Amino acid sequence: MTVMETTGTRTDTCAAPPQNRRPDGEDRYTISEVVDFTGLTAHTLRWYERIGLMPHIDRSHTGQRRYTNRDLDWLDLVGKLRLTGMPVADMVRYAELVREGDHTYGERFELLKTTREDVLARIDELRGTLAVLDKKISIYADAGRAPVSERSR
Amino acid sequence: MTVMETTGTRTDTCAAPPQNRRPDGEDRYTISEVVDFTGLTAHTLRWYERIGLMPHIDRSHTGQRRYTNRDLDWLDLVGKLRLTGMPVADMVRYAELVREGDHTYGERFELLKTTREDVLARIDELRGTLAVLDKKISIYADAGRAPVSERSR
DNA sequence: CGCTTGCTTGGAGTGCGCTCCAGGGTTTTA
DNA sequence: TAAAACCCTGGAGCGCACTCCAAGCAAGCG
Repeated sequence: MTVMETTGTRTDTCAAPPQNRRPDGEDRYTISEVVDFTGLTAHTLRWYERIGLMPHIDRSHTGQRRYTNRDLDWLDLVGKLRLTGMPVADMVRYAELVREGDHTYGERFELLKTTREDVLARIDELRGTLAVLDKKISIYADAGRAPVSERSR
Repeated sequence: MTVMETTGTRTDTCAAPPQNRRPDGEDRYTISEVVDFTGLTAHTLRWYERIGLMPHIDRSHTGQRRYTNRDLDWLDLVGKLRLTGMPVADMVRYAELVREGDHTYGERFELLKTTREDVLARIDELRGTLAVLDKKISIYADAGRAPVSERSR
């Protein structure tokens, strides 16, 4: 019988990563170790590879994936980019550029700079939202328990 | 034959809102005016209403929607909350609380404060990403055109 | 009057980013 | 050596937030 992969062993008390990386040379992590490192599911890791967001991962003699420290580095970057809301397709594009070699250097640079601008814009948007939220919160706080009935703005 | 609703009249040179609100009392906007104000599609506006994210919008004598300034205010707030990544379901919850009246006051307050915290956390995440991006960008910039082949981190 | 434009509805379809399943092989523990 | 735990694959399924469709009504214009 097959055991459910993602549901088993839910001892994670809010994603604490006690696991530490091994030094280069002994860095051959199984997929479940990478799950612990990244917080991604094994499904997602395999999917990333299929769509080309990861390089082809090294395999053990029996065909199981063995991730390296470099793979973890890459996954860290992907995780950061994911936080910015960058579509997976764009990250795949970046991954392709990396694979294509040094002549894609300029394009990669541009992509990073554009992303940087996007992140700055995103932060600004959020600051605007924060201002609105703070205004609303202070209205709620000021009004104490008196009926306010959602006018404001 | 029916005309496509969203594709027609694409004169928008990057979402410029020259349209101004009318004073309270004459504030009965058609759905397409609200589209201009908000950048949302008419489909989305109707969908928001169906799922309870909007109150039931006033209608003309022939059954067409007529939005008020208050509705626009609400859509502004919804837009801001959307930027934070708040799920639509949560916004619907907030809308319900507003409709239910003053006794939901406390819960609304809490929800706003929680959201505020989420936004702060989100901004922090983005700052972390920005740092990574800046590091990578400076590596690319420093290296000039020399082969770097994506080590870094 | 016919034509165009704009609005209405319920329900079906889409794209993204996973998420899971079935069925099988491998590795570790008891 | 048997059971449990872990890993493999291709492909199907899911949840979210829209997005669109088909058919039809209403108003304004020449």
